[in-house]
Amino acid sequence: MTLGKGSHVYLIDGSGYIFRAYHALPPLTRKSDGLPVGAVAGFCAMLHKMLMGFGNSGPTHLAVVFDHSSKSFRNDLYEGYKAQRPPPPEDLRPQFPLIREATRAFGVPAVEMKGFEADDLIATYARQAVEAGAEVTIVSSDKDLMQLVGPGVTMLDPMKNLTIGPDEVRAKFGVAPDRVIDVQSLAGDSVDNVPGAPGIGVKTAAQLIEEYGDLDTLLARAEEIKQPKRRETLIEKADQIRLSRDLVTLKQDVPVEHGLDEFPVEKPEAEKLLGFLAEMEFRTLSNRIADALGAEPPVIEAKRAPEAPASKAAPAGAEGPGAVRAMPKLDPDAYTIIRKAADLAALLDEARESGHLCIDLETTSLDEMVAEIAGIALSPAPGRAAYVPVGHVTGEGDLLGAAERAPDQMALDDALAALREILVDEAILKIGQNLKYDLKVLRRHGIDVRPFDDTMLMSYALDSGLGGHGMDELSERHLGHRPVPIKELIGSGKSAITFDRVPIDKAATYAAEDADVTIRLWHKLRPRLAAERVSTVYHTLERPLVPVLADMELAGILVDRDLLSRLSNGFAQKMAGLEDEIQKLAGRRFNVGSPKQLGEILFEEMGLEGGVKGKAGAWGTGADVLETLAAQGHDLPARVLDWRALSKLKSTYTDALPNHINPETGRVHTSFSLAATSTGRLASTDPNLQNIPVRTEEGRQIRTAFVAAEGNVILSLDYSQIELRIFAHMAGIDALKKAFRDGLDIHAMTASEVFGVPIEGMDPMVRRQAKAINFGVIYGISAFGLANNLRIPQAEAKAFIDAYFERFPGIRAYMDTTKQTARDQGYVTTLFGRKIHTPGIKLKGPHRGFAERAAINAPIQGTAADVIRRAMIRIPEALTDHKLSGRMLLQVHDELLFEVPGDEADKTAKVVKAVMEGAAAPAVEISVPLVVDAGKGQSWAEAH
DNA sequence: GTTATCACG
DNA sequence: GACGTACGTGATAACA
Repeated sequence: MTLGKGSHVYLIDGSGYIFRAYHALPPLTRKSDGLPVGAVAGFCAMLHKMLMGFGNSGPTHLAVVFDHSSKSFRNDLYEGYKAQRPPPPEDLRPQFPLIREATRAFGVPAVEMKGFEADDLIATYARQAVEAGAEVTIVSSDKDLMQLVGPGVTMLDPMKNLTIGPDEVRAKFGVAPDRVIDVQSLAGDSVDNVPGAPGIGVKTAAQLIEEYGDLDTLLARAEEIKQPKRRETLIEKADQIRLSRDLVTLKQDVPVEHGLDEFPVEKPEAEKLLGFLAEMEFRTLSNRIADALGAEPPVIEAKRAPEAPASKAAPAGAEGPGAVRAMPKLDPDAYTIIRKAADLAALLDEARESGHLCIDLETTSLDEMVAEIAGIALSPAPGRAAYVPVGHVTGEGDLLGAAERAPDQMALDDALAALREILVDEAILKIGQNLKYDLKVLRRHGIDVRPFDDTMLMSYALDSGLGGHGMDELSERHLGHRPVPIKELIGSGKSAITFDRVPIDKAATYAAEDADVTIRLWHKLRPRLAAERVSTVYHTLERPLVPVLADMELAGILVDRDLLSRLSNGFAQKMAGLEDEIQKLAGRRFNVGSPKQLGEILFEEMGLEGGVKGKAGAWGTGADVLETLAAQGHDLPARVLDWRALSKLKSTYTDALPNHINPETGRVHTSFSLAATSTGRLASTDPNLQNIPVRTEEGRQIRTAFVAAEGNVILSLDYSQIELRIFAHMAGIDALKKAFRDGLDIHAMTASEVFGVPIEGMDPMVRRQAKAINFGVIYGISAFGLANNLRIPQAEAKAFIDAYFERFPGIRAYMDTTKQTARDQGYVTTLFGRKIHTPGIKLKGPHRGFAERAAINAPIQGTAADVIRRAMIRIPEALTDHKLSGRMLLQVHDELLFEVPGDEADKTAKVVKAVMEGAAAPAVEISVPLVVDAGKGQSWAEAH
């Protein structure tokens, strides 16, 4: 059929279809082999619906147009074009060729061309069709195609089934279709990274174009514009705007290989199409389409899925071929209790044979520093597990002590002696869940366990952000099995007993099950590491940190008990005075520590304005509320704030810390959790030594109680502005990067740029505001949040942010693409490849805002966490190499604390500083220097 | 056990 | 245009 008057050409934007299909459907996979096919299915359904939906006015010619690749001639014009765009999701990539195949199976030409985008081909064909006198319908909702709308050309939004004509284009861009290019050139596009004119959006652009007629006139007469800012932008950025025009203008003269004549509409060949659908194993769709074609639906066999691909990827040599086949069912009766050396030896032989052994210690305390071993659970293979009781007592009727050793157990020393050979054998992999705990306990018995794998850390590397990584949770998630809760054995709360008092048979079932579950988890998770590209993360950022942290925790930090006690007394006295004052002001006695009672006093009895009830119906009495009241001149809330500050210091620090001093070492041993945060940061518990006060003078006194032992000093080294530096690098903000390279005061420089004031003699308030914006930006800034932080009107905060984005182009694009990546992939990554999953990003409503800000923050916070992890892993060796005897004690996110002999302090600082500043290399080259500040003193307060 | 509050980066 | 927010943690006391 020749093209001419009366012809109607349909040009389908294939790429738009693909992404819509991908997002519209859940991630379906082909049953027989797990090939992702969700987008293929969606694409076929959409194409079928379109082809069936034509009435009498259907097309005479039809083609689906695709992007050839992500690169086009526009990349030669402008390096940054679409540079911020994340790669397509991993499960979508293999579907691209299948979708072209699907198109052809429908009897529809699939058109693409190297060096050009689908939009350019569509533009070219549309022009050819119009010139031949034909009608054109472009099936797409992409705004970039709207410039083509005009006489003979309309668009059709396939999802909403809406026709887009000149009126709809005007509604979108504020101008007629033939001026859309002008508007786009000015407004730019953050998604495609078209720069445009900074500070000018679609609204302003349309207004300007309406006023001046077209872009060239506007640029020529730019000096007539009244608004000074706008005028300057248009004059200064004229070249950038012209470049943007080249980028957004679709090419209408692509030298296409096939003419429209070659694309007549044809009925699909039933055999070919149904064959393809059968190959994809689309049962419902095959039936529906066969019905429409009047053909027999194809037979799709219900093929059984073969063995999970995971087993193929299982480490060769780690176990016999097929060892992972089907795991035996969990069966408590299959577990054994080992009471004799010979039985233990037999089990250990199995481990020698297989090359790995799962181990799990049962002890009398969660505190590794005091825990005694009650028994040892071992599992060489799924379904095979044993418990070796070594320290159980008979606790019956004799809870006050004088417990007798339970009969028929191996001696702890004998069991450890037999185990030691395996535990230190380089050829046998030890497997455990949260092995840092077991490693520490065994270290106290003189055993250095290696090598090892930790299922908790594997889960963390794979699934951070998707849930917890404790054993019970992992068992439910991956094995569909709920292990016996420890509570059922030892009880909870005050009446809880220690594990050594649990009857051996019950203990054995519980403990052996844990070992069995752990080794099953290992078999599940280990092959996923490589398949999901987190092996490096696990092997370089997670696992090697375990012994480093174990050493730090075992070292502990010296705390001056008497000093804390004196501070506590001082706080108590001041609090008593404040309490009297507060009661007098209130007119009656009440519990100042009760937010409920305080709320009633303030907002009911005293009748103060500005009270807000929370969801629970209680008056809010947070610091922000009290501060507002205090600023209005009310004394009572001001005193309560003072009281609360002291109460916090006393209860959480000066009173609680002494209880954590280990009686044997006289030091405080925190525990660092490796898998507690979603971002890769550590967390410190029992006690938390990452939140010791520093911001107020009274709080800092508590740091004077963290001291160095005789003859030593405390050394503190911290990264300066690490998150902002990483942000400048990741978002590619040249002005920020340069400021860091030049060693400028980054907040002052920001203030100077955003508010246009000189750095010399800057008002500290102005700098403070810029600092808040800089912090805000790494938290996923919002006008509301900034307004709250700075206590300024939201409109003002918004103006700050707008000015900031305008001054630092690239920030908004970075934020948008990060969000897009999170939506496409379901996770974001750090520079070192750590994945942080963002399941909340798909939610609707306010929840999504949360998830988006978290997604923006995660790569930044996570990369900083990776950097310091790398440093920590290298430091012990660096110290040894330089014959330094100092010890690393604490990590506080961007700070490391050491205790070193006084005469080694300066050299240690130099060595550690070098390691920290170079920690990103060689894996990643950060285009901004990392700077570390060092300090030393008798206490943490002096060193910091 | 949950909630409100507040300590840190 | 409205929604309702700054990111990540842990410990304590009050309260149900």
